[in-house]
Amino acid sequence: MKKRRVKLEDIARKLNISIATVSRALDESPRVKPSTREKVFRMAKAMGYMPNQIAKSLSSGKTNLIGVIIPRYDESFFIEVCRGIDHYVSKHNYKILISSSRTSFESEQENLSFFEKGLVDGIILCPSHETETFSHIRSIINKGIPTVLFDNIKEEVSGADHVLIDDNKASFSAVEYFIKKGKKKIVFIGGIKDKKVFQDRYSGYLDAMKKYNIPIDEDLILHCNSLDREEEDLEISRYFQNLKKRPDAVFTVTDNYGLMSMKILTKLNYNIPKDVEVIGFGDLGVGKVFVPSLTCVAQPSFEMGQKSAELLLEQLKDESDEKHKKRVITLETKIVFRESTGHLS
Amino acid sequence: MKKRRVKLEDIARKLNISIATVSRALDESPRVKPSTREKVFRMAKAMGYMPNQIAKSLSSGKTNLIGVIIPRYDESFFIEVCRGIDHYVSKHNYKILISSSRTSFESEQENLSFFEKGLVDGIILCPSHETETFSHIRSIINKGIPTVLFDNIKEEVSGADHVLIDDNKASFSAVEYFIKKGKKKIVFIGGIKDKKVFQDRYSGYLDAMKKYNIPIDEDLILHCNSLDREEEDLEISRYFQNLKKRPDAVFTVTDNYGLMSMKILTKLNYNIPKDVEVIGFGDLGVGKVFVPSLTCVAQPSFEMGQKSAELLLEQLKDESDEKHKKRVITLETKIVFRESTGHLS
DNA sequence: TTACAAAATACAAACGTTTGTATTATTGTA
DNA sequence: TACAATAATACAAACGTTTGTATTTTGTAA
Repeated sequence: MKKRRVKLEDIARKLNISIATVSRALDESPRVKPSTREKVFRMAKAMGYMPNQIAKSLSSGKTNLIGVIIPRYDESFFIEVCRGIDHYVSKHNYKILISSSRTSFESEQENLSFFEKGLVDGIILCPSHETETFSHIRSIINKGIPTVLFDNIKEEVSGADHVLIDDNKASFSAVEYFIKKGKKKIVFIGGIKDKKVFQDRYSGYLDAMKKYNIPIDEDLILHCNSLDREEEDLEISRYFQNLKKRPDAVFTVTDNYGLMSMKILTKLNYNIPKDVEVIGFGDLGVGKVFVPSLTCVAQPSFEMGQKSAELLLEQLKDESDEKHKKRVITLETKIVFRESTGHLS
Repeated sequence: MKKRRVKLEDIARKLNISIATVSRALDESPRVKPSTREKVFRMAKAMGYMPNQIAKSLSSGKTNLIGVIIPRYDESFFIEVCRGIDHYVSKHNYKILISSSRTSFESEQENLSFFEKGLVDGIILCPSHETETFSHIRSIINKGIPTVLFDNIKEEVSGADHVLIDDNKASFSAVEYFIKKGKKKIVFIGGIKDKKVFQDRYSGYLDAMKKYNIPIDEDLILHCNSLDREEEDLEISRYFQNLKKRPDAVFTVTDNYGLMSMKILTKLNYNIPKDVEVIGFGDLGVGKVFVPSLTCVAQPSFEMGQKSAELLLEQLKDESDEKHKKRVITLETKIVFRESTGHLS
């Protein structure tokens, strides 16, 4: 049974004063005298008054909600980013509304349209790998909705802030580490090709190999095409089982690929790190507990969320400024050394 | 620069018709004639009209948002539940607003108050382990806000639906499995004591031991008190290092504890599963890729979310019914056997 | 043509706030 | 005691919809 909510009018009537005064009293406006304010507060409490956020939002034009669109829930990276966002915005009285595009362009558009209906004050978005055109994003920016993009950005969108890492450089440094250690047969396990970050991590591998004049061996390269965890595992498993050559290093574009690779390699009687060293990418925490623990390129996911949130809130503040210069922030990555490269855990 | 949004009035003025007609036209109401409807649709499209969700909500009294409160983001179980909820409600045109109570009672109350402000049509909540009193929950139910509780419910709250598993029974079955296999020195790694689900998993262990007349050895019991992953690891690590007796089985109340235990045991030169078998709890997916893979009590997290959502949406539908009988749903668990108990992966 | 029902549309209140302006009440001062 | 000046409060419009009722337009039959 739906009880009728107590509203300002109810309090006003009980106290025989106007709605405006009640509203101002609860806002602690200096325009109402202390004694009245007290009465209002007491009555509001007694009647169990709760302001109606929807009405407030309609009146003020602010919802204090931030819309966040991520490609999927079941990837710790995105959850970490969300945590970062939440951590930052909650200090400023905002809440986040998380939507998953389920890595579908269509669904990404739908989510954006939904947010466009005025439910959120701003949007933080990670484009899905399917996203090739950015007009839907430009469209919401043109409507004046503050927007920040993070990770996997194929195309710079003017009017939006961008937060990312240098995937090419990060990948390069991992491969370079292997090369400098004398590794020659470095396996590269990549991901779906239309994901920008994976493209960059691949080019980082190629760049490093080229710089040190190591010929590219196609046999040592696998681009994992599965979106599903089970299939990924199978794909990697099959790859190593059929691999004729004995690699001395493996670099994978995600931690999960790295863990899976270690699992298979162990089964195939490789000793990690003696026979083969492994470096993953992401640093989700799982790599730490695995035996052997996984060395990886650590991506500052939480910070990525925080920074995105920070930029968005700045946009929100400076809404009046016509020409708010939009920024591209590149966060630093670092390699976290663990057992899979012969370091102590 | 904030552009003024196009509203019904703008379309109405352009076409020289009333706002009401525009509104009804866009709703495809039979009360406006087809030719007018066409005109309106065309004009709306041309002007880039987007309905204002806030105004709609104020007018209709529905926001089509479901508030979800979980204790923390960085636990796959909760994320899976959220996925389940999202999966179900999105089919019914609802969105979810996820908030974390950061395992704090106070923050749980705050989140609830926030939702109480009318932003959401209903609430799905997992009480934090700190939560000892349930008046804040009863309060929102009394206001007529549909509510569903899941997992970790210390006290039945009348007027809310409950979705949970039988933690005692699930735990009992795991321990019983060990006992029937002839295990005698079964280690129990529990969690913080004020978390209901951990209490039940502990009592399940005790019940099984009692039933088969195996004396309880306090040395074989550890209640992990840390909330932080790092500390947990240390605590478990220290425990096994100091353990004088050689256990032949380990049952842990989470998968992470199970993985950590396996890691330490391996370092201490135990062979898993020959010397010691391990069963975890949760089935987050990590256990599968670990070497050896972890047998565990599989908790139907996704289904838990789906079911919670289903119950909530039913409440939403039957809001008129004064006496909607509230339900307690207990979902089934099962043991997923993997390498840590000597099964094939 | 007129009359009348049916169809199409317009009007206006409502949702619960906020906020600028108008009004009334309370001071202090001469 | 009257009059500003100021404090306190009330009024009413606005936010952008929805929706019940009133009004106008259209079509049809006498």
